Amino acid sequence: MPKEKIKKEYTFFENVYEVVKLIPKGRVTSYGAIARYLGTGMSARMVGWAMNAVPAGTRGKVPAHRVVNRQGLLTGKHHFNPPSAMEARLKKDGINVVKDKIQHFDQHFWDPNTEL
DNA sequence: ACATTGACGGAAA
DNA sequence: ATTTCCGCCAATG
Repeated sequence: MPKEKIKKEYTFFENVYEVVKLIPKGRVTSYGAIARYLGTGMSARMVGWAMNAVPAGTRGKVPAHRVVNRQGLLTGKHHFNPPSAMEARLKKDGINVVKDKIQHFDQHFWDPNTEL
């Protein structure tokens, strides 16, 4: 646990977490979608970084497994506890995943700009 | 302070 | 259609 120093308000990360938490069950979104939703000079990369920087304790609350890249590919599965947990959770949500790829991605896609 | 990398995305070739 | 490059900002070495 690194010494947490309140440097700034991390609006960036907080926003990301909030949006991710708001993802309905059985739905997924992309980093770019979140980035656009936040609107600022935020790039999809930062969203990914935000996930990596998820504060301890928030991990169980932020369903990061529902956030995938635009291709619907589970790019961040290697960052999971067991990497296989990602698709396992997605399947648990009713999303079928084959080879780290979400099936019917467009169907499960949840865009905060459109649906939120 | 400089260089490299990173859970991405979109434009260009 | 695919491959390559650039940008976005922050963190790390």
